[in-house]
Amino acid sequence: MNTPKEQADSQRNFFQDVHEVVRLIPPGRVSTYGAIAHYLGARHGARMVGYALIAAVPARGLEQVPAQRVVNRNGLLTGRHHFATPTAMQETLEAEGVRVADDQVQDFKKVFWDPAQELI
DNA sequence: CGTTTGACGCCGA
DNA sequence: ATCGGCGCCAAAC
Repeated sequence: MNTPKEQADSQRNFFQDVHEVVRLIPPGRVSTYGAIAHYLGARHGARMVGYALIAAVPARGLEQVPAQRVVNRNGLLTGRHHFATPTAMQETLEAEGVRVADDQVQDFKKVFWDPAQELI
């Protein structure tokens, strides 16, 4: 299982895995890169999670993967600039019931959704 | 092939 | 509590 193809597949699987986890995030809830990375095994830096999301969001308004529900550990909308519009992330979150102020999720502790804890 | 950056997180001062 | 630096992995130049 050391074939180059398998390694490449493993990496690709990681991206797909991130998409799946993010897609499982219920509306009105938000998760963090670190939580997802940890859920996947913490083997990948939290950065890779965000990196995977870039590939997940074609930046064309496709909401297949609610990447807006994924924020950093501080509950800050760090990736808002990657959306179709800088406010799309906040707008979407507020539309789902998540209060956002100053690019920061309010009651982040309440809306926080941990896959390793909630998803089991 | 080597260097740099990136949707982050944690540790130390 | 706040600020800075280092680390992880991969892709892009």
